[in-house]
Amino acid sequence: MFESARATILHADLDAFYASVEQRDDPRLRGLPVIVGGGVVLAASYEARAFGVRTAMGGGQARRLCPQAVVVPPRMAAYTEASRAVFALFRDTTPLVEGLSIDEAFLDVGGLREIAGTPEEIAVRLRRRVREEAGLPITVGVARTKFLAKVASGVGKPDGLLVVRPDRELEFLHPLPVGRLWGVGPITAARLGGLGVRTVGDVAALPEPVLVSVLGRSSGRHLHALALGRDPRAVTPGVRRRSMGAQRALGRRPRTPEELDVIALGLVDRLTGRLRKARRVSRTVTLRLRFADYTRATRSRSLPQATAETDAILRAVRRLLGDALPLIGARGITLLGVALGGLHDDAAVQLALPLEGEVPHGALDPALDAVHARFGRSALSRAVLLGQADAQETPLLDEP
DNA sequence: TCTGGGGTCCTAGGACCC
DNA sequence: TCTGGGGTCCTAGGACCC
Repeated sequence: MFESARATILHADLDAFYASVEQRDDPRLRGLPVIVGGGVVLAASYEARAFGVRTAMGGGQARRLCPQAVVVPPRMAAYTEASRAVFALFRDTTPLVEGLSIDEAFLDVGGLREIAGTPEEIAVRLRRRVREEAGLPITVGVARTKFLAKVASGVGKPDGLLVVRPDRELEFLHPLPVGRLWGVGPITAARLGGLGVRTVGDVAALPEPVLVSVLGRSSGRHLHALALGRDPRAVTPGVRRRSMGAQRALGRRPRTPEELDVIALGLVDRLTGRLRKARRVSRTVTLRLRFADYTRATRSRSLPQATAETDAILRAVRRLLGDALPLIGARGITLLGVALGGLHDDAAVQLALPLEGEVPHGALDPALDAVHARFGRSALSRAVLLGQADAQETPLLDEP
């Protein structure tokens, strides 16, 4: 892997994405401070950010900072659709698109100079198209490496374009605060602060072994390389997802084991549905807990065989949950989550698909009536059925 | 009205195998 | 009787990102 001497990597990052979609779809919101999400801020328009409102901030604090903000509930389907439209524009620009999240991606435009112009010209056109065709503001950073392109878009926000010339990289990078380095959060920044390190330049001046001793082998080396502008990673399209999770915040009131079981069941049903839709199977099941004091714990187990069957995964989750009940009883619980790791493709997944939607409603365990009263009989019914049934009673779901 | 929901990667100890 | 090292998997925790 060699590093190109030219700045050919674009990092394209939509600005205040959810809030921008809301302002696009409701003209009355344009120019106003907009907050998406109620309990917690999922996104804040730049007008709201001017008052100090930030993503992940509690709703109460956000409203105190900006009482005049318009708070709108999230519309995930609209954001997914907007993302799809923007990614189509990315792929129309170059086939080398690596998505990082719903609202950002790397684009390698190195091979397009002859047909599409310089990376800067391509970036100008891309920003115009996203504005005109998707109706959304986007910032693009252009640089020789992924890392520098990402930093450039961060510095260029909002609604900007920033090109880092290869001969000016360190000049651009070194004055920035360490927190701008990808992977340096509050904890690492504080650790580095203890060494007197404040800027990226300070990191670059530190001998690598010192960094390794403070941050560990991998992070230390990685950070040291980044601070010197070294980042050989290529833009890689088609990276597969490695885990899938679902979780639910529970508030502070106490929960009975029965309530937790119902919640776990809903999470597992949602997840295994997504898993089967993606034609993947999972082998490692993780239960995520957050206690009343907001500390966290995880409990996991690996199955003998990867599966997408609601039945098998629910059994594993129930065992983990059962084992964790004493801990939950002692500390209280404010979040329950399930994550599925060890993902693989699997054709055998389709064996379970014919069961979709075929839920006989008779002969359900009467204890489940409460579940149905609360959550309805649609998707959950199937999970309940499978979860309650023993393996020998559901031969269709056994190992192929 | 403090604290959502979805992810990634790394570390470290112990089990287990060769 | 004493004494290895390497590799992989599993589990738990932690930091970070959007």
